[in-house]
Amino acid sequence: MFIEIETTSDIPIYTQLVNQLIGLIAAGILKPNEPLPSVRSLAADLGVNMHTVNKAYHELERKNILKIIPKSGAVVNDLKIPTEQQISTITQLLKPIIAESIVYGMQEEEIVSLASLLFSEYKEG
Amino acid sequence: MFIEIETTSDIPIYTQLVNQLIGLIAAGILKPNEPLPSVRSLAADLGVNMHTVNKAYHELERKNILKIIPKSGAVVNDLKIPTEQQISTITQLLKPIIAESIVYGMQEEEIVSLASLLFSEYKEG
Amino acid sequence: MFIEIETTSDIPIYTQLVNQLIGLIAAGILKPNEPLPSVRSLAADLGVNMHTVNKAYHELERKNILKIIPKSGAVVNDLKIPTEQQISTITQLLKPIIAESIVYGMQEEEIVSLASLLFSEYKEG
Amino acid sequence: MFIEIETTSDIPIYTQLVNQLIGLIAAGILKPNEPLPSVRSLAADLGVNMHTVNKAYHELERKNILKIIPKSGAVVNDLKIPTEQQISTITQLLKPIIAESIVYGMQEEEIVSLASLLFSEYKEG
DNA sequence: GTGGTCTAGACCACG
DNA sequence: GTGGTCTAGACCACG
Repeated sequence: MFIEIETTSDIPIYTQLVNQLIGLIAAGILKPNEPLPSVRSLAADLGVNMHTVNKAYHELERKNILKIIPKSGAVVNDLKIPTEQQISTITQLLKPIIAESIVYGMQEEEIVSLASLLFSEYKEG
Repeated sequence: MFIEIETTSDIPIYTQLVNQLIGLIAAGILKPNEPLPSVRSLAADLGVNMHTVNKAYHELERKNILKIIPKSGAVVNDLKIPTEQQISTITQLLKPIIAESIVYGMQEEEIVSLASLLFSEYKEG
Repeated sequence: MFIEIETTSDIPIYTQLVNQLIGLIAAGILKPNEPLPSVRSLAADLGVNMHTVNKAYHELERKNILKIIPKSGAVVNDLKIPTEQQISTITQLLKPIIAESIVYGMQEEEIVSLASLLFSEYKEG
Repeated sequence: MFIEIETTSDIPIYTQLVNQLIGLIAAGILKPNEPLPSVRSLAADLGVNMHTVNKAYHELERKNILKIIPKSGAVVNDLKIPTEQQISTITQLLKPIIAESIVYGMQEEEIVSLASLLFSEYKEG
């Protein structure tokens, strides 16, 4: 698992974990139906508390990205078509960043290229 | 000032303020070189703590979006070309959202259109 | 036996088994004095651990719904009139659900109709 | 707050708390828009850990029964009309209990009266 | 062996 | 002062 936690960051560890796990799934390194490491083993690997990993897993379950199977583990869900709610979530997250890019003087072309580039980077490797 | 604060939201008030001020600047409602309302008056308007508005202004200064002139007030900076650092900031903010959209099954076309749409809404609306 | 176990559910398998067996008895599919399948065969059928089926059977015996005859098997009891204790059990189970329905804004008419509907579905279908 | 926790029960403390708080709301003792005690004060009152109360509050928020306002407290939501999902939740909870009552030999009339009685007890005090 | 629950205690961000 | 986050450590239910 290529996960790196910055304990000095002011982003909560469980949020860092959520983001990095999403990144690994987006990059295809963690595949649908593939089991994630147990909360205990991942916590030991990363040197963080079991509860912190557990919170990240539950956050990902809430986002419908994985399914926690009690006493067994967690597996990545196979999502094919985004739901209305998921598109709305992405829109709400995107809004303030687009605004910020405009304020910085970026052009539509630039922000669109950037989004496109990042998309390809995940998809292709 | 068309700012609405949701005191019950779990997004900190100062973050809401930062985002809404960025939105107003992106939409051209607050223009470069235009002075912002004083910390005191904006706080009174919104019914929030003075320190909260102050924190938002300093956050915007840190982002180089406005300039705080002690004893005088704050003015919107005139940003024409994004700096390396600002592009890097936007990239870092965009990354986890693009990843999340991929995990939800969104296509490149969809995410690019969404970014483009949001960009236009600010610029034209 | 029309029993379906969801191994990914967060309801324990033995609880699912208890509920489904109660459902089959309520629907008249399993009849009084009729022997249940052996722990071993049911476990094999469902692909679950023998101990899990055993635990479910003992839970049903504790509820006085079936009788386990050691070395022989389990048979459905013929219950005609509910005991005080059974009515008390049902009351205790019902209480928090009625409370939750009230909190959700349901009317007495609605909850009573729902109970009545579910009753008929078991009895007639 | 008339809440009693049984530490010896095998029902998790946070579940007991959830049920009792729902009961207090159903009975109108806790009213819509009324603030609940802080997690710390309620935990101290009941002699349980802060995190346990916190978990109960979050569970009630998930059920849309209250709203947690970070740094401020929690307030009871004002629910007027049950959503589809809430009716479905109640139905799923009711099902196995209705089945169990049938197995015990209860008649439709009895179970309906019981539901009606419990409803009235909450509503009228 | 796994996740679930709970405790005790700590520091922090927000306002 | 509040909830949010995190840790360290414990016992338990399930299977």
